[in-house]
Amino acid sequence: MEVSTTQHIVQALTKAIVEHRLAPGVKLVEQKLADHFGVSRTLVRQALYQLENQRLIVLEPARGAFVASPSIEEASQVFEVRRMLEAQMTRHFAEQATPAQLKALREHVAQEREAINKGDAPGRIELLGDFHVRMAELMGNQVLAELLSDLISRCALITLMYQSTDAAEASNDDHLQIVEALALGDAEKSVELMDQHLRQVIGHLRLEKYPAARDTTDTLAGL
Amino acid sequence: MEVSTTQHIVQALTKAIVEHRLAPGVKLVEQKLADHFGVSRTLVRQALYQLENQRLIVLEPARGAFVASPSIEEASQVFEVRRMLEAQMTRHFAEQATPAQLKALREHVAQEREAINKGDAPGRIELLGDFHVRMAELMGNQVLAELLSDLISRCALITLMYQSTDAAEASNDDHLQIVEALALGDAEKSVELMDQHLRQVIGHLRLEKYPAARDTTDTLAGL
DNA sequence: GAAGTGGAAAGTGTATACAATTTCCCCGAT
DNA sequence: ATCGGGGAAATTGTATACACTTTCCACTTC
Repeated sequence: MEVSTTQHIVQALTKAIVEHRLAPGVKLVEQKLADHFGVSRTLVRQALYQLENQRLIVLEPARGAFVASPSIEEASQVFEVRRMLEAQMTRHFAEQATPAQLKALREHVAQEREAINKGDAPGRIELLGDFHVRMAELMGNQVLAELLSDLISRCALITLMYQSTDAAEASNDDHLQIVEALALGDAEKSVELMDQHLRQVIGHLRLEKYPAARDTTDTLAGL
Repeated sequence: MEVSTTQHIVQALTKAIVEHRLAPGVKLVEQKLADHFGVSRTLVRQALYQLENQRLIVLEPARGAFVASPSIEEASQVFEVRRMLEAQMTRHFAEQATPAQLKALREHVAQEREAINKGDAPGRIELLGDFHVRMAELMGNQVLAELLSDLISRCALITLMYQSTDAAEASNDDHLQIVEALALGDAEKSVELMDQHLRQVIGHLRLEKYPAARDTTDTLAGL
């Protein structure tokens, strides 16, 4: 599974941003990243361009790259899109769910539970997002899965700065309920639960302004 | 509206691919593109990376960039996602449409009509796709609009090679009917019409294999 | 002391150089 | 005639060089 160097940088930075080790607003200096990854600026720049496309950073011309700090407005729109997408996805899933698919989802929810109990914050974050991607994959729609994965990364940028263990437990609980409704083949209830779940996450968004960005030097060490 | 050089290249190539002046499978040689745009390979490469993210081209390591030729399977998935998204979008739109929004949509449909009558194929292609993006924008959801724009570009890659004037007329007609249903505030009918519209476009997909790629040299002249 | 100014330092934007890989064609062997 | 091998040409991958812009700070001026 050897991936290109650029891809490796994109992944490392994505992970750091989504897990909030790189805070919104932080400036990413090309040369520092290049030194850290042991490559030239060329590769770093390629990676930064990709990250901008995924809306995880913004590139200001001649000024550099900054970790995105999406407005609450934008976050709402992202969640709105997710609701549209996932309502329909859930309906389809309920209508054609096989035992194997349900088993896979149940196992995923169990993994979430485990990560939460262990206090494994990064793992929990990833798994809670992946639940939704997993559904798409199980339906056999890879395009949907990739799209959701992108949207969820963007959501993570906003939500995770406020997501407590409590919120994680609530999400895990929601997922469990959704799977049970799916298992009963109750499409309407499944859709309703999914919609509630997403609206609840939006509801938890705080309107506070994020504190000013720190320097990046120390944070880079942990990549 | 001066955009960066890289952006300019991306846009030119996107347009060429979506309008099918660059056929699926064609190899894009970096130096040729660089010469054509009068820049160095550096900028071309940045543009190519972006286009790969949008799934308009495929980058094969050490082999180069090729205009994407999505499988029918992938095309179906893209349309499936559009159906999910646009069903909900249409519903929301119907529930809160203002006279100004309806006026804007009607005008758009009229523009489509005009392009079709004039036999303006590129314009027609762009406008028919933009109808959907326009709806998202009018709803005030920029995130949704951008996402749809991307999805529609991908669709274009598949559908346009087969889309005749007849098909364009049918689409224009569908759009007209959708707007009228929206104007009546009939959400269910609007959604149903939109869904039919998208399923119809999928239905027109041919399963033929696309003919082998030609050389790119001549095509480049028209960018 | 605050505000403005010059200029060095830092950082980004683009081009070019060079290494590594693939592609293509010629030629000989079977 | 076809298949394979080898090496030159073409192309991609990465690093580096240099121009241009922004940032920052010391210094002057009011």
